Amino acid sequence: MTVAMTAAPQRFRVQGWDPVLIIVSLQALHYLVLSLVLPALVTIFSSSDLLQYEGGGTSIALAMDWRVFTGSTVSGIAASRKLGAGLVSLESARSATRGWTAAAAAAAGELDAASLSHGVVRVLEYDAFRGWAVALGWVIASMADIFFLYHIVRRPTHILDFSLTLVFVHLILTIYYSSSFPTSFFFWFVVGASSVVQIVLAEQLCVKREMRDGFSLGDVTPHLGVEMTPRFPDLELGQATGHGSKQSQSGDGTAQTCLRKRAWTGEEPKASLLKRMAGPSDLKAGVGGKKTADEVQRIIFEASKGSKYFNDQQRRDKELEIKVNRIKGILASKELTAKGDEEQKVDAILEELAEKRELSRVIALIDADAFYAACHELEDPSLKGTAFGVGGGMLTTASYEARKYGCRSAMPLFIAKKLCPHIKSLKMEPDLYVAASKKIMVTLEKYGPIAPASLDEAYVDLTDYCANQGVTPTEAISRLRADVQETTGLTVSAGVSPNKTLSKIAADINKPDGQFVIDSTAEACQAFIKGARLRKCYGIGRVTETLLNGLGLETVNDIYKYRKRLYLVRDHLGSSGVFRWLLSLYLGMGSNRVVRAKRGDRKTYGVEKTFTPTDNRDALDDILRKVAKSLAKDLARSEFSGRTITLSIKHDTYERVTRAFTPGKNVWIRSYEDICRLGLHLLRKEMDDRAAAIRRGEKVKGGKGPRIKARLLGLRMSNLRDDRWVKATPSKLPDMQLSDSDSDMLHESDNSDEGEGDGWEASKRQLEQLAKDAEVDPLAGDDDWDDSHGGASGSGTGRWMVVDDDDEDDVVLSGKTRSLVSRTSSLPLARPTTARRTSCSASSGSTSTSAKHSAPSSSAARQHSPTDSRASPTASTDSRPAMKRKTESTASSKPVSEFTCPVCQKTLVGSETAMSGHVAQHFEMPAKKSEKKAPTSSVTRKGAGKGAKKKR
DNA sequence: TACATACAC
DNA sequence: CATGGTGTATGTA
Repeated sequence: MTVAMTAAPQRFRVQGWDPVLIIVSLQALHYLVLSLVLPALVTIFSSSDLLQYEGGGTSIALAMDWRVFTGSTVSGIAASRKLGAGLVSLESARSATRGWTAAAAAAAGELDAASLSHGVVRVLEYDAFRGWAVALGWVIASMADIFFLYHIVRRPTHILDFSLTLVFVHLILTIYYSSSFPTSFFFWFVVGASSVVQIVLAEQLCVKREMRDGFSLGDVTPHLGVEMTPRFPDLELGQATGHGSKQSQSGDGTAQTCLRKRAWTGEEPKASLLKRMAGPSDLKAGVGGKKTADEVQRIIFEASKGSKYFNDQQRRDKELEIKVNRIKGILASKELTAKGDEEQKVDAILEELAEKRELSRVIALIDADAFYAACHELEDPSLKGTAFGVGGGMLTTASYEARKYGCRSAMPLFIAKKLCPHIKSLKMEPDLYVAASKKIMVTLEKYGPIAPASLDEAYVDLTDYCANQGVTPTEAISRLRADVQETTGLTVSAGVSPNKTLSKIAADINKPDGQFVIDSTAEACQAFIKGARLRKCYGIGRVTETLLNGLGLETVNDIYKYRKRLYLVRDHLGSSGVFRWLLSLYLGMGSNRVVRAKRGDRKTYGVEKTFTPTDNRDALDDILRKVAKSLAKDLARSEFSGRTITLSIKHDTYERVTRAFTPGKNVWIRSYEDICRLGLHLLRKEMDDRAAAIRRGEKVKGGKGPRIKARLLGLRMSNLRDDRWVKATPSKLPDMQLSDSDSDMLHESDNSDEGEGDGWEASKRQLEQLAKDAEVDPLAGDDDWDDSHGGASGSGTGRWMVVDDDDEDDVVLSGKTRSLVSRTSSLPLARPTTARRTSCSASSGSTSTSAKHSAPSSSAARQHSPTDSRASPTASTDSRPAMKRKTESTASSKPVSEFTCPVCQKTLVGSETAMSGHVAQHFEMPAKKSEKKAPTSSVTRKGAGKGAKKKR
């Protein structure tokens, strides 16, 4: 079987995928159509009589000679007026005198036989109608090509390539045939325009088919088997025992036809899907020999095939492909109208960006190696060198030994076992990790300000340490790493550079127990990042990478190489600042701000739980209650309440939806009862709405069944208020118009709490205890130290599913926006938003509902930011792509009020959103790729966020 | 505000 | 048999 597996793909590929054959066929078909159409057209619309001495309407030149577009004679003799004097002087002379007449006559449609019989052989040097006829022929052939492309090429992604190749080949041929380069604008226009139309239409058709097939057959496995077959015949074979055989049999009828088509098009194994299934990490890293990357991919693929998860991934892959396709099309069309000065423009921007380069600091990123695994090894040294993973159903970490087999974090255990049958799996030991993490962080703090990014990762600003100790960054980081190893027994890797962006990438280079230092020079920075794969850069995930790949970019250096392309599609790259962000990335620039997250920085609290899919309403209600309870506990423990509650549902199909509800402007939700009631309310409503939508025949996520079959439920609170800053008792949730049954259900089976069940409650209690222990200095505003490292968040639940390293994941599908009726229950307590002069600095940035009740926390905490940011002259963008704050767009419709910005003292007029938007500008500058200008207001201080745009 | 997407870990 | 949980940011309507 193994033999078959390795040999088969090659064989098949050779047979099935032959681009040359495809392009030859397309080309042949194109000319076939031309040859059918042209004679007719020319005969009908043009003075065919004139052709009879030059090969007639079937002359091959009609198709091959670009000059016919100009209406020139086919033979090329006397091809233009100026060349009239040519070879056949007699005819030339005649044409000089008669040409015009003849053309006019032809135009009138009454070519007189007399003039012909006079021996006007090549009289017409210029027959406008022939040019048009030929052009029309070309257009028709191009449209016919759509059909061929649709059936032969099939994949939307490849349409562009083949279409362009076709034109290119024709170009070559026509140049050869005519012995001259096409200089006719008309020719270029016709050919270019029909190509664009052809590409767009063909792609659209293909996309439509993909959507159709993908969706209608998504649940019907036969198709899947079929579709996979040409790509992985080995799977089909090797699978005689598995469900694959079932599939291919049941789908046999269509299979054959489909198979033939597919074989023709010979789609590659669709690398994207393979890659997607294989997971995020770049295979090379961990796969140290026991298994080749190829093997690993195949095993994962095989193990995954046919599962719901797989189907979902496949669907996402398709949607992504469509997206890529779209941007390729945009690029193609923009290139047609490109002015040619794009590169200069980009270069100007680059220069402008480069001026803001900041090299004065020494920023390190410390990243523990296989953190969780290492913690376990510390506890039990006998684990060293063995293959094990941490986590139950899903691995959070794999030991380095296990990685050699291809096991990775974020991989389900059952697949890891296929890769490495002897892998051991250990239970998560959160307290172990927290303790270790604390030790690490404490050590790091000796070297400068730190900003933990997760349990096992932190940025350290080494600038002062280096200065004080008089050591080089290299020496500093060496000491630091040695220190950590001494004090914790854990090895860490580190990257050092002038900014966080580079350090992050650098830390990856000498991964286990290594370091990489980049000199503080512009040259070193740029040289370093140039060679990096795009995916290595923080902020570039699966989707962005694929998108950029589609444009031809693979490495950071390609950002420069293809800057023109990027420029042309800059408005279609996702968020508005991406273009500039990419440029700054190319320059090796980034934020150098190292600041610990504060308590008030928290924006949401949430709890999610996955379970075995069910459509039983009671069961779902029950789970939701548990989730609610857990969330309530988190909120209580951390003393936050929120105004908006969001229910999220992951259907059995892995499609997700979220439904949110905000009871009122100053209704603060915190208690279990309220959360539970609102949550159940949302769930119930969604069930009803969905059922109704289905009855109406609308498409909804999660399959066609009338009942929700879910695999995950979650609740999240947002619009938080820090209750520690609120003297008043949180307002009670006023009576909602909830049905009695809602209330009844509230407590229905709460008791199941103590039931052991899946151990969820057990681990929850454990973590609660843990959280208490971990709590430090509650009033320092810093007690959320454990909160601030990813994953640890509230620590109230089984949320220790943190993946410790090169994890990546889930690209989510895009879906139809299905708007449900949002029932706004207006609440008595809602106060009008009126002008408020917030007292001194306590103005709330985000929850300025009432001066009293607002949460000064966030702004109060962030109040320091402008100071902090002295270190980061906002020059460099932060680690993430940027944002466009459209503060002005919200202006109308909403109640307008006056407002004095507590920071810049400017008086502003606008809606609440606009105001908080403005204030927010002064703090936190996670990038601010403010594409537009940055009109630094006279009062605004330098560090205070440059994009305080509040014009209009 | 509501919802969806993308990303990190 | 079978693929997680928490949080942030941004676009769009």
